[in-house]
Amino acid sequence: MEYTYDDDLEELCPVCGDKVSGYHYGLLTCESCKGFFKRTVQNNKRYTCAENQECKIDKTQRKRCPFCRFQKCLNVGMRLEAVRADRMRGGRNKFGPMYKRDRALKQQKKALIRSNGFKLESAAPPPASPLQADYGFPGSLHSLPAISKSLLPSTPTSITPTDYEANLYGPPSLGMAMQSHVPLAAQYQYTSFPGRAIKAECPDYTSSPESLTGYPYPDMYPSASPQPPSLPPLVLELLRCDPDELAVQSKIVAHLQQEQSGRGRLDKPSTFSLMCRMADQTLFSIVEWARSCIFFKELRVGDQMKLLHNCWSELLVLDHIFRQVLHGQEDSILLVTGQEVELPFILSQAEATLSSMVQRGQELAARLRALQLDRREIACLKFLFLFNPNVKLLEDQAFVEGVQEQVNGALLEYTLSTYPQFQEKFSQLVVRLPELRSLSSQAEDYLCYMHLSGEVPCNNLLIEMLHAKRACV
DNA sequence: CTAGCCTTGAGG
DNA sequence: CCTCAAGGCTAG
Repeated sequence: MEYTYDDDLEELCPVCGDKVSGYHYGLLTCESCKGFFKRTVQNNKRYTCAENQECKIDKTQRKRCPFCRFQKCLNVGMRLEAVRADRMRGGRNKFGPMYKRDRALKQQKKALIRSNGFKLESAAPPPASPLQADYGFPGSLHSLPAISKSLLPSTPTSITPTDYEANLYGPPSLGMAMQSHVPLAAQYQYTSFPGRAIKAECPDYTSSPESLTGYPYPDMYPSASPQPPSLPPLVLELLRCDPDELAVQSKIVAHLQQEQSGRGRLDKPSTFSLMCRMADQTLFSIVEWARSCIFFKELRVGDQMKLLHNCWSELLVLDHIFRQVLHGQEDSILLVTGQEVELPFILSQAEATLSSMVQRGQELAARLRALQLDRREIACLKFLFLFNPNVKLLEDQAFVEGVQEQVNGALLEYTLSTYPQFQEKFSQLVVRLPELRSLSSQAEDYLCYMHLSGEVPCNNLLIEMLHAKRACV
């Protein structure tokens, strides 16, 4: 008579396997990992791994590599937003109801197991943590007021951007951005918790793909391999280039807030112009991303600019679409600022062309979501757009073609090995790309049109890109 | 730094 | 009231 601990799995901390002491920062964890996570986030700790960033974390070794421990915390779904920026004690937070639901779910499952006498072979049941699957993306976002009420309400996440010098450096320009002796990352620093600066280059937070919805491998925790071992290294490398979403988000929010405060309260920009500013800042972060990317940074500046001029709108649309894919809500849109806007509201505000583009975007996002697009694939797609072999007059055409080819291969290999039950994933993914291209070119046309009618705020990177590509004015 | 134990306090 | 997750404290 072997003990079948009915709830044994649930009693173990998903990070280290120690005994669970309750819900902490989004899921059931042990006391020590709770403390560790809190210290790390509160004090904005940055760790480095002495090995390959794949240290096993268990009860006895958890102290050995804080980097991998924190990584695992994020991987299993511990939530940065649950650490309070204001350090307020006691009370409840917005996760309360989810904890409750999670408990109910576990009870149900247990009851089911008891009545069946056996564990149903888990075909469909919730992965590692039902909580994760449930709210997919920061829950805090849902409670945000629609953008119409107050433009740019306070930062949704616990991060409170403070000093922010970017605006002191004149209007942006791709040329400046590309050639500047001051690296962009240095210009655009922000502080997360008072007194600590984060470098944008260091994407250790949230860069893990499993932390969001749609990851089909539950990755059952007890010291199994946290990552499927045989991933194409290139895919991991590309993923590593991805910036920290929260960093980008708070940077953009801070920028927009400052821009707004510089204009006085009464001078409310139109929603459209706000969107342009948002897109402009997003574009900035995209350029920054590209500049620090593997392969891209090897290129001469001239080639870099040609590639970016070619694909900026695609990358912008991609960025938007991916956010919606991960956001997982069909009837609302998640902005780069973390704000959530109801779709009906947008459709009622925007005129026909814009509305139809928004809808096209939603449809495309839905299709990609149905494919269970994951973060690694997203990272690859960005490169496929960036390294477009059709761009002419490059100094190093062969290199660009080579990268395109390599990334393509890596993506194919990745989808085949990670989703063996879904052999067509790669091709299904690829057939969606023309739609994306077409959407981005429609967006460009629209922007150009709006610009000609004087609706787009001037002096921004967005317009500069527009000009560079088509000399439309 | 770590991790066990303590104090808080909104929501039920 | 009680609960229980958040933050705080402090030996080791």
